[in-house]
Amino acid sequence: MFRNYNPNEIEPRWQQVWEETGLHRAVESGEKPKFYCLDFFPYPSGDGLHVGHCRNYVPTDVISRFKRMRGFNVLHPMGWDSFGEPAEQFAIANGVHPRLTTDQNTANFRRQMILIGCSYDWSREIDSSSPEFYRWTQWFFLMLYKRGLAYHDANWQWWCPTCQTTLSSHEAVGGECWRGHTGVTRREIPAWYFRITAYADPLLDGLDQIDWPERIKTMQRNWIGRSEGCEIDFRTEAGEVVPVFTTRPDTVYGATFFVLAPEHPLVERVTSEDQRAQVEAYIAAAARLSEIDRLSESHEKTGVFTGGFVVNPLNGERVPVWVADYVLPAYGTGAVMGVPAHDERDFGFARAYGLPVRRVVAGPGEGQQVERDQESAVEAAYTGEGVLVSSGPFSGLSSIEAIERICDHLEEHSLGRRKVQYRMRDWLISRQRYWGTPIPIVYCEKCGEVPVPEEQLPVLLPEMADFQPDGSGRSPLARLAEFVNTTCPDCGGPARRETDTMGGFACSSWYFLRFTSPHYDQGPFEPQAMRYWMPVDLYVGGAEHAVLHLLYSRFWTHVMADAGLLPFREPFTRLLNQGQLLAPDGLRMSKSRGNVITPDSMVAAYGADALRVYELFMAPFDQDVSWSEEGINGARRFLNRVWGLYSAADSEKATVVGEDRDLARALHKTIRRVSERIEAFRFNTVISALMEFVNLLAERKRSGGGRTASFKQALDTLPVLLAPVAPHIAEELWHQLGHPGSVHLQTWPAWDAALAQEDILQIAVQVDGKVRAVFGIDSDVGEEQVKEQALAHPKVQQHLAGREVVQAIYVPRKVLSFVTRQVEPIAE
RNA sequence: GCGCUGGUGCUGGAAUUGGCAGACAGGCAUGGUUGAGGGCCAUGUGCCGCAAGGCGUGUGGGUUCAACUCCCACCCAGCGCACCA
Repeated sequence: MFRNYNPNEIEPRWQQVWEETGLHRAVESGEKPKFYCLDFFPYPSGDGLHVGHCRNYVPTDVISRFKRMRGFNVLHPMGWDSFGEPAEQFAIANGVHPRLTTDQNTANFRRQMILIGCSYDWSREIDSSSPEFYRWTQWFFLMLYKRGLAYHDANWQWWCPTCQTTLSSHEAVGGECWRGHTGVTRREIPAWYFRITAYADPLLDGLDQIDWPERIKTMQRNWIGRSEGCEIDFRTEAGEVVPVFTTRPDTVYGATFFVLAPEHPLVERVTSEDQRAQVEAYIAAAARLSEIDRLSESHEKTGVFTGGFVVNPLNGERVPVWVADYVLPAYGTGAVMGVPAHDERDFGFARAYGLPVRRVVAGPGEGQQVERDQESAVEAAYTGEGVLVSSGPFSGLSSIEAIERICDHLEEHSLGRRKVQYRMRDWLISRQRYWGTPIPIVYCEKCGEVPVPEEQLPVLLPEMADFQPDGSGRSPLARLAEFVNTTCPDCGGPARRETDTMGGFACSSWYFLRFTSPHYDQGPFEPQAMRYWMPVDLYVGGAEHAVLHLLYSRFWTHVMADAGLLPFREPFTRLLNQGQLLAPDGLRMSKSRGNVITPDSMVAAYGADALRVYELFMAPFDQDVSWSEEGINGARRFLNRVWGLYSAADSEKATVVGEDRDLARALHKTIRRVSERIEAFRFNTVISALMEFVNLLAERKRSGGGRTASFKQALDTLPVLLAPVAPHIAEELWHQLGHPGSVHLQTWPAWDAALAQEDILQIAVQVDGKVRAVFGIDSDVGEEQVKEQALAHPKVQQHLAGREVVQAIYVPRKVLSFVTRQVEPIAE
């Protein structure tokens, strides 16, 4: 009856049974508490899954299976992020339509996920490039549009020449696009934006309410980049107002110059005739520098005096106006007051051009000395807070007080106003590409920009044989007259469709809602189902989406909450990032590098359960690790050993005789450890706990101890404990033991704390901090007896020779520590 | 430069959160089984030492009866931020 362990026979058999019996179907009913466990839905690449993906999908599968056995109603779905540039690029490279490649790739992904035993509810599979899905992406676009959160604007955009499309500022960082192409430039193209900046504060505040890695929260906070301060209106001599933004109005009396970004419109007007040639040359040079070069040059500051002056509204001083590219045109007002004594950048600039440095804030313990040192050399900018000096009526105030009083003063005299600045920009959603969700807008000659009415959705993405971008900066859809030409939904007159599509991040901003009712056709989701499952209880994926997807989806959720569609504002209650699994060469796996290890080859050689066990065991969940095939054999050996425990030798003929107290204790200890450690995402130690237990069982069996009731009990429980991590072998053993039903429908075992308790304790005896002896005692033995036994121990006596015990510290059940001193030789 | 996170045998890692460092694996070594290979089984495996014993968790200090764990300084690695006024 018990053959050799053959995972390649067992695994597909059970996978089929599970699918046929609908074991993983999630139904929103019953008294069980719900648990929505979500993986970042993948882009179904042509490379297929590699073992690195399993590092994400295996742990969430363990959690899902465990939670089901723990009595939760679990939703564990999977779908495809199949719209967007990667899919289109792949199709182009293969000379095939992306619909075809997407369908092939998703079929392959699904096959591989089943192969490794993932318990997804495939009846809820979604595909973001299907009309049933993108219809509702368009619906959300219209919702944003109607709420004034989607707008069309012609502006300088980030442009990736490789992708042939505009990018959001979030996607173009450091001269590279998010797909890793270099050479990102600026191009003036009209495009659609989402007004994410309107949600800066709610998005910031929401972070305090969610259980996410602090690292990710910090990245989002940095990205939003909120700073509080005020605008101060400087004036040109011609009387023109030039506001500057500052977070340090307390340093305004220290302004000794004024700087405009080269792009600032005032440069033209403020520049004097004798300086004009120099200024224009500087601006031209700055324009030649790409934004990237400008930002990477974080050391040397350059600039030119314009010959013009502005007046500081607080002290009436006339300060020189410079142009310098360290001032960014897009942040604040594109102009700053130069306070070299209290700002490092201004200090560097003043140093380079010999501008005066005037201290107006005294640090702790400085006081009068600062006033005396006023014109002497200052070594560095003092950027801390302190007490104001040489600041007119505000002298003597602390920085904190001064900031308030100066802001009050500015507002009372209309010289400025309190202001909050954000670094985050609006989200550019337009892509001049074919493979994406068409933007549901038409342009009517009479009515202008008109949203497509909801009942006309979806605006179908038309079939197109030649969908390659042509370098015109317009979407390939613009070449398709039958798509472009339409009628105005308002007046019925001739109109043209918007030909841009939405970037893929639109799809991923709401897909998690669709899983709650993937076939619903009256709206993006069925409200009852949404209320039942949402928010997502556990969301697991790589840390690379820290700001893009994870910020956008929060934004959409906040908007939907404001629109009354959702009863919560944060979509993902808890987020975890798994560690990366790198190739054996330490690099990321990719087909182009030729270092991909597929689950297919590993399953063929070792079985899916061994692959799962190994991936869980190789390193802590959140730690990066390089793949090595050396250890996977250990996982397989472990499963062989498990299998061997059930082999006919004694289990069949065994008559049950007696108890095995140690074994029973080990069983309960193992139940406790496995339960607590799965809950804590410490899967590597879940596996080691199971290994220890199996080793003990194997030892018992070998030494003839396999016929006790305790051993029987252990064999009955082991498949249940293995079910989350090694679901196939667990199911097979469960059935071979003759139990009815699936092991995955069993209730997770409880541990008996009393049974798990040791009754012989190992006490370590220390003499002057060093362990000198270890002995076992009954758990009910008291301190005095432990001491007595310790003092009688030869090793302890040896180290106590010639010394006297000054102090004895007893930590119950653990340690007895003697502190000694040298016995004084008896003086004559 | 600033901010996280980490640094433990040959390797991956463990340590009930201040209480026997190296669990559990991989690798290696020796022996057994086998026609051979693989596989499997047994034993050993932190360093020095014949031993008694000593040393040992990136480095240096500190707190404590007791430190991988807490505190201070520093070194290294990875990630994030980096002219945001």
